[in-house]
Order: sequence, then structure tokens, then C-alpha cells
Amino acid sequence: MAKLSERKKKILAAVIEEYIASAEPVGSKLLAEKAGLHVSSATIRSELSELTALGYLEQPHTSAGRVPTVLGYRLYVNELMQRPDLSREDADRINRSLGDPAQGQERMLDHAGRLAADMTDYPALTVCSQPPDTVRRLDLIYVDANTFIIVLLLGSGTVQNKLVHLPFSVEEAQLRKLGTVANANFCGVTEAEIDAERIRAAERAIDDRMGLTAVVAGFVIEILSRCHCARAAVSGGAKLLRQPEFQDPAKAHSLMDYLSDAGNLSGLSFTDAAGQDIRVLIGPENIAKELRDSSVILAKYDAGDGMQGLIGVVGPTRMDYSRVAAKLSYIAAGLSRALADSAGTALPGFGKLMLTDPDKKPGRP
Amino acid sequence: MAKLSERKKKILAAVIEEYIASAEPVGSKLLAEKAGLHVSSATIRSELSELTALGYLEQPHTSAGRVPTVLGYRLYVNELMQRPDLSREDADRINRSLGDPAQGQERMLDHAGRLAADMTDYPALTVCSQPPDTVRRLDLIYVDANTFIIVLLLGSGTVQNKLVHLPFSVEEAQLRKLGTVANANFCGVTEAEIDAERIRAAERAIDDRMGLTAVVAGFVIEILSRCHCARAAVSGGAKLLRQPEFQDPAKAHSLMDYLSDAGNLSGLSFTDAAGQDIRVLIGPENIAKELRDSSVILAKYDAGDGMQGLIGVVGPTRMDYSRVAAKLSYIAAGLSRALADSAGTALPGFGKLMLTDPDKKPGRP
DNA sequence: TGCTGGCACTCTTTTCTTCTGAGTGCTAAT
DNA sequence: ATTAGCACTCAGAAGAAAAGAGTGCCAGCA
Repeated sequence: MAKLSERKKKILAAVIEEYIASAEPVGSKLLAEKAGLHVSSATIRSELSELTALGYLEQPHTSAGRVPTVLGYRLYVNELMQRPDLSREDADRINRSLGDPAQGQERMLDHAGRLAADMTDYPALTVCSQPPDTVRRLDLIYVDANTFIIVLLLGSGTVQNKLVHLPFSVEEAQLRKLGTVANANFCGVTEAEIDAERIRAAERAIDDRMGLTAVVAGFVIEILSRCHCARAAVSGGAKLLRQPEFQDPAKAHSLMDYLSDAGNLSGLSFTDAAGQDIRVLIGPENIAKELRDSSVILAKYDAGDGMQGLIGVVGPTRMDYSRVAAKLSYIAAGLSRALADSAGTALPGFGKLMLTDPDKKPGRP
Repeated sequence: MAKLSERKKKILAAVIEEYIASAEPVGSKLLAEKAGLHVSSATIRSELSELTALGYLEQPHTSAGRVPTVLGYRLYVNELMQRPDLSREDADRINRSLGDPAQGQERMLDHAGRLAADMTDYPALTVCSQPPDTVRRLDLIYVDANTFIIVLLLGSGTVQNKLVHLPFSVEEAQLRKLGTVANANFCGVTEAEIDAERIRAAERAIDDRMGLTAVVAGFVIEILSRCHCARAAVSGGAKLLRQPEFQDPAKAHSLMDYLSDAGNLSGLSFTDAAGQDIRVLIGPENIAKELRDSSVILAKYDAGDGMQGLIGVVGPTRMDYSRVAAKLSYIAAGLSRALADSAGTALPGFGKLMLTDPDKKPGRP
């Protein structure tokens, strides 16, 4: 790929920025006035025609202005565009919005997604991958003769539980034994390692003839398998309809349908964001055919404990890459920070209580 | 409101059904052929013009066919339409889809919502109100010196938990004491009753100077307050775009935006479904202005323990009321059944295990 | 050699006009 | 009461013409 002259670059950038703003093919005259280089429209015309020959621009039809190609966008994103600084208000808004860490990870992600959608005016998606988890510790709480609770503390620090009703009765002592054995057998191992073999071993160890061990094992397996698949969510899907390229309901429908199935996103987008902090996928660079006419911008965030996730937006290829990238990376950073805070936070719930009764605040002296 | 002749009713019903199917104004000629009464189009024309005068129909313009008014739809829904029986496949599909109760309430609702959206081709909404809940039992699980888990068993049977990290250390014995006191003070009471007074009393009882009691209380309050507000969700929002009345992106956008904010729905729709099993809100009968041009059909379901919820769909006023009502009420019934099952189910997790290893199945002989 | 103004040409978009057809309301006859 | 017939209305389709935006190319100028 031959190096472009400075002027060509400047013109290309101007075309793209203009097109992003107006959604209409850009002509030489407009560029001559706006692009800041003091040459005539004829000169620009010849430059445009060369850029077109090189594949960075194209014409919808002979007598129309130029529109960026995917190659053009790519060059723009890689080399030409400069990330603008966030405005004071935007930065404030993000900080304020992600400021309160006392909400739990899921809510937080949801919140960040909405924020991203609102601030960029594109639908936002959040993906949170989880590495295969293990049980760190398992407790059985006796409720009554027919009922107990299983509580799992996972390696990642989250806690899961389930209330179990039995069609027969169990004694507390028996449950305690079960708990010990289950801890010994099901902790620290991956989902795959909990096989029938292991379960039977545990069963024999406490002479369990009623399948209690299997219940516990079943729950452990269910939880481990649920955790390790990535969770994805989309907010603000309706925002697509604002974009001129989605005025055609059929197009909008197909993309929105695709987005509304969270499963589609969880797998796909994650592998795409290998190295960088922010990743831009333009049009056909997307693997999913539903996204071939759109672009996706993804920012990586850190969810603590080595877990990481993505927050991003989907829009037409004519997307305001620089603005969105700036906002997303700021949001991702904020999210990482907030999640780190919330994981290590001491005395959660404190804030809320003080709110209820600020004067007589309980707590340490 | 004067009683309509049988023939007028038949014609009105025919107009509405035809309009529902075609989305286009219905003319006298078509009716003469299809409506099954053996009269000429001229006769029908005069009937139509009377129905128009009575306010059941209207004309978009002089030389167009007739379109139902809200009044017309209302009469149709109240008196004219007959709920068709579900086709065998549809009934099967619903039963199969809601058959597996081992998923947890939230997933189940979500699942039912998707099902409703898929089967009706309109966006579906689910609302689940919860009566104020109380803690039935509270456990604190000691993990290590700086960490413990709070487990709440609620009156409704759900279990909630939280992992707490402390900036100082606690002994196991101390935690046990705390558990006892917390059980004594925070169980069986509503959120409002857990005030600073009560918390301080508990604190004094175990000489808690580190605010541990407050942490536990904070969590209890958080959970109780979270449970008691209704949860709402929408699935298949994109399906709106298939309806001709939402070809205009602006219209679609405003409604979809409204729907995507779950808060809007939770409050509103619930109060509307007082008596009946199924409730139809046509156009301006909706309170929310965003729904004034649309209709909502709601079916009530029973979530066990006196809790109840709504499942419904949103669509244009030109909605296939009878078909949708039939499906929704079947789904609602199935959902009630499934939720009842899942609450009382014995040995959850069993099925899964057997699937993994059908030969060497563990369990009771 | 690089830039510019000028000009003919192309093609979309807009606007205006005309035409068509579905559907009505009325009337007179059965 | 019902029907056939007929004149009338009006939205939407189809077509023609005009407008406009932008290009490519060329000849002249620094």
C-alpha cells in the first residue's frame, strides 16, 4: 500500500468526517471550502479521483460525491483519526454515573451499557467472559426436615445458592456429613472433573442411598457450567432507528433481531478483541453476516481477578469512530475501576444505611 | 348504546377481521363476497354507512373503504370475537417449552416472554409483582478471618446471598453470635420495621463495635426492597418493525424506547388488569401517551404464594386480538403451572445428571 | 509540472401533470 | 328492504419534464 501524500490524507479524512456528519456523499466543492487546504475544487477533484482509484473512496453513481470504502475507513481509524478529548461534562457524567460501586457486578454492567448507549446514541453491548470457575467452598444449611439450602462460594468470589425441597426427610447430622464429603469431592475441581465416578465415590463414603449427593453434584455442575459461558446484554437497541441507514425497517429488523439474541454476541465478539484496548470492526470485517453492513467498536475492561469483558457499540459503518472510541475507552476505564472498587470494598451496604438515618449512624467509632 | 342488529354485528366483525388481516381499508364489495351473508354490496354499503354514523367505523378519506374505530374494536373484543381454540402444534409447543421447571423463576419468565413474542409476532412483556417479603431465616457462613457470606431465606422461598469482605478480622464465634441476634431481630419483619432503633438494639446485644450488625441489616434491607418492586422485561421488541403501522421509524422508535425502559411497564400495566384473566387495552385506553396508538393484551398468571404477574404483548391497534388472547391465556396458564411445579419440585438437578450419564445413574434404588 | 476556471455531460431527485381505479352515496326500480 | 346503475371523489401510480449536484476533461496560466 503506497504511502499517501499529506494532502491526500487530509482530504480523505475530511471526506470521511464530512460523510460521518451528514450521511451524504461529499463533493469537491464542499471540501474546497471546508477542508482547510487552500486549493480549488478542481484540484480536489483530481485528488479525489486518485483516492477513488486507490480504493479509499467510491461513488454511488457517476455524478455523485464520494463515499468512503471500508478500506478508507480502515485507514482513517488506523492512522488518520485523532481521539478527541472528552468534554468536561461527558467525563463528569461518566464518573458520576459509575461512581457508586455498591450495586453488584451485573447491575453495574447493565448501567454502564445504558450509559454507553445514551452517550453515543448507538446500541451498546456488554460482554463479560468468565474463565472456568471452581467451587472454593460449599455449605449446606439445614432448614427443616424436608428442606435445605446449598450455598456455593466460587473461586471468583461470587456466591450461588439453591433451596432444595425433598420428598423425604433428612436429619441435620446426615446433612452435615454430606456437606463434609461434598466439600472434599467437589471443591477445587472443574466442571468436567465431576463425573459419575466421583459422585458415586462420595455417595459410598457417606452411605447415601437417597441421591442427596447427586442433587448437590447436579447443582454444582449447573452453576459451574452457567458461570463459564459469557454473559452478554444489549441496551438501547431502538437507537438504531435514528440512523438514516436503518430507515429501511427490514434492515433495522434483521440487525435488531440479531442483537437481541444475546447468545450471538457472547462468543463472537470476544475473540475479536485480542490485543488492543479498543478494537474497531468495520463492515465486512465482522464475521457475523448480520453485522456485515455495520461497524462495531469494542473496549476492553477489567473485571478483577483476571476476568475481563467488553463494552461496545454497534452502528452503521458511517459511525463517528473517534468520538465513540474516546467515550468508550473512558467508560471502560471507569468500569474497570468501579468493579475493582466494588470487589475489594469493605462493609458493603453501609452507604445505604447511612442514607436511611444519617444522624444516628451505626458503625465503628 | 343501542343494540345492533345481528347483521350489523356480523358485518362489523367481518370488517375488523379483514382489516386485521390486510391492514387496508375494507370495501363493500369485498365484504359482499367474503362475509357470508348473501346480500349485495349496495346493501352492505348502507349498513356500513350506518355503522360509520354510529362511530364504529371510519373512513380515511371519502373514497376509501372502512377502518375500525377504537369503539369498533372495543365492541369486537367485548362481544363479537370468539377465542379460537389453539392448534394442536401451538398447544404442544407451549407445553413443551414451559415443561422443564428446573430453571428458576427469572429464567422461566424470560423464557415465557420469548415464547409469547415468537408465537404472536409482537413484542412481549412480562411483569412480576412481588408482595413485600420478609426474611424467614438468616445464616452467616464463616469463610476466613476477613470474609463471610450472608445467606437469606425469604418468605417467598427464594434465597439471596452476599459475600462480605472486612477490613478487620472476626472470629467464628463472634459471627455465630451475630447470626443468632440477627435472626432474632431481622426475621419475620418487613423492610420498614428494620430501623436504626432495631439495629442499635441488636448491636448492643452482642456488643458489636465494628458495625457488623449494620452490614447485615443493610443487606437485608437491600434485598427486601429489591424484591418488592415489580420486575418487568420485554422481549422481541424488534418484531414491531414487521407491522406496517411501524414502518415509520419515528413511530417505532418512540414506542421501542418506551418499552425498553422496564420501569415504565412495571408500575403501569399492573393496576390495569384488575378483575379479568385477560385484559385488552385498546389505543387511547392506555394511560401512557406512548401507547396511545397501540394496543396491549395482558394475561394474568399465578406465581405461587399469592404472587402474581402479567404476561402480555404490545402491537398496533390493528392487532389480532382473538388469536393473541387465546395464545396468551394458554401461555399464562402454562406459566402458572410451571411456576407452581418448580416451587414444590423435589430433587432439582436430577435430570441434568442423568443426562450426563444415563447408564450409571446415581440415586435412590 | 501543478493548479485553476470553464464547460459539456451524466445521473439522481424533485416537481408537476395526468391517469387509473377502488370505493362511495344516491336514486330509481324491483 | 334490497338491488343495479351511475356519477363523483380522491389517493396513489405512472410518466414527463425540469432542476441540480457533481464529475471529468481540457486549455491556459504560474
